[in-house]
Amino acid sequence: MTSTLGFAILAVLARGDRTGYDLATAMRRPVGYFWTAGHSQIHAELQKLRASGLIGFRTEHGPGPQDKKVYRLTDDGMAALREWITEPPRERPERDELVLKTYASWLAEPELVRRLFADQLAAHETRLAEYEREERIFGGVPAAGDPRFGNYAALWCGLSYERHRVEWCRWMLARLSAAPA
Amino acid sequence: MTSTLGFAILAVLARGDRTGYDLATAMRRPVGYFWTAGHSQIHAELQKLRASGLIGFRTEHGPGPQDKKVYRLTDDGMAALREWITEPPRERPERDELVLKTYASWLAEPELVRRLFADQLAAHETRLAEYEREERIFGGVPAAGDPRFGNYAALWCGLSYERHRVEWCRWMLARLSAAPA
DNA sequence: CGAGACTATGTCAGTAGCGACATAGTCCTC
DNA sequence: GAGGACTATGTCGCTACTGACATAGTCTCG
Repeated sequence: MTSTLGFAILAVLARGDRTGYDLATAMRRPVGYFWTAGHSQIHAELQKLRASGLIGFRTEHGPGPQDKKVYRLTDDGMAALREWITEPPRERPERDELVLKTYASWLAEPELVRRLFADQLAAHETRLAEYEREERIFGGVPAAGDPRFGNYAALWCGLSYERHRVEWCRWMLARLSAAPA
Repeated sequence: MTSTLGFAILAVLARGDRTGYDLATAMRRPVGYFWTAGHSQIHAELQKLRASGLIGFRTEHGPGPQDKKVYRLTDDGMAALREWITEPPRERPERDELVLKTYASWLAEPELVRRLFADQLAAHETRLAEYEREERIFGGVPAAGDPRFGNYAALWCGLSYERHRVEWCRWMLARLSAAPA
C-alpha cells in the first residue's frame, strides 16, 4: 500500500540516487509544482519504502550527527513504479479556495473582490512568464523515452493551466467592472 | 481559527438554512466541484462553528434517533464570512497525480500511457459536456449581487479548466502517437 | 405490509500532511 | 577564527480528511 508520495519519491529516484535532503529539495522544485512534501514526511516515507524493499541505501560520510544515506531504487521498486504509472490516477477531491470565495462573492463589496482577482491575475501572470522562460530552454519537445520528456510534458500542463487561470481572472475582472449598479 | 471547510459551510448557509444532511448533500454537488467533505467532517465542523458563535440552530421533529437541527448563520457568522471572502486565499500545495505520472511516463510503455490519457480525455470531455449543459440553463450572466452569480462564475472556471485539461490530454496523445521509434 | 431507499445525527480509528523542535558537521565569507 | 548559510537526519504534536460503524424514523413502490 504505497502512498502517492511514495511513488513521487520512486519517480525522482528513477532519475538518479539521492539523499533524503536532495529529495526534499526536488519536492520543492521542480516536482513541487505537482507534488510537494516537507522533509519530515519524506524521511518517514523513506523508512516505509525501505521496509517494503522498494528502495535501498548506502551510507556515506557527510556532515551532521549521522552519516548521510544515499537511496537508490531496487528492481522491485522500479517494477512497482512502472506498474503504477499507467494505472488510472486515484480521484482526489477538488479543493479550490479561490473558487469557493467566488461562489460566495455575491456577498462581498465588488471593489474588494476586484482587488482579490487583480492580485491573483498578477500572480498567475508572473508564474506564466516563468514557465514560458523555462519552456524556451528546451530545444523542441524531447522524445517520449527521454527523462526530459517527463519534465516537458509536466511543464506544458502547467503552462496551459496558468493560461486558463489568467483567462478566468480576466473574465472575473471584466464582470466586476461591467454594469456598476 | 475557522478552517476553510468552516467557511464553505458558512457560504452555503448564507443562501438559506440547512441541516447537516443538507450541507453534506450540497458538498457533493454543486459545492463539491470545488470543496468537498463527508458528513462526519461536517457534523464535527458544525459543532466548532456553533462554539464560536458563527452559527445557531433550531430543532425540528424529523426522522432518526435525534431531532433534526436546522442551522442558520448568525450576524457574527455573516460578518466573518464577508471578511474571509476578500482575503487572499491561503496557498495550497498543488497535488496532481496525473502530472506526477506524466513526469515518470518516460519509463512506461507508450501504448499503456496512451491508453491512460485516452481514458482521461474521455472523462474530461464528459464533464465538459455536463458543464456546457448546465451553462445553457443560465439565461446570460447573472448580476454580481445575485447569488446565482457565484454559481455561474464557479461554473465558468470549471468550463475553462476542463477545456485546458482536454487540450493537454490531446497534446499528450499526439506526442505519444507521433514518432514511434 | 414488507423491502429498500432516503433522511438524519453522530463516533471512532486511522492516514496524510504541516510546522516546530532537536542536533551537528561543513563550507564560505569577512 | 567567528558567524552564518547550507547539508543532513530525525521526532513530535496537531489538524484535515477518509471510511467504517452505529442507530432509527419516514416515505415510496410494488
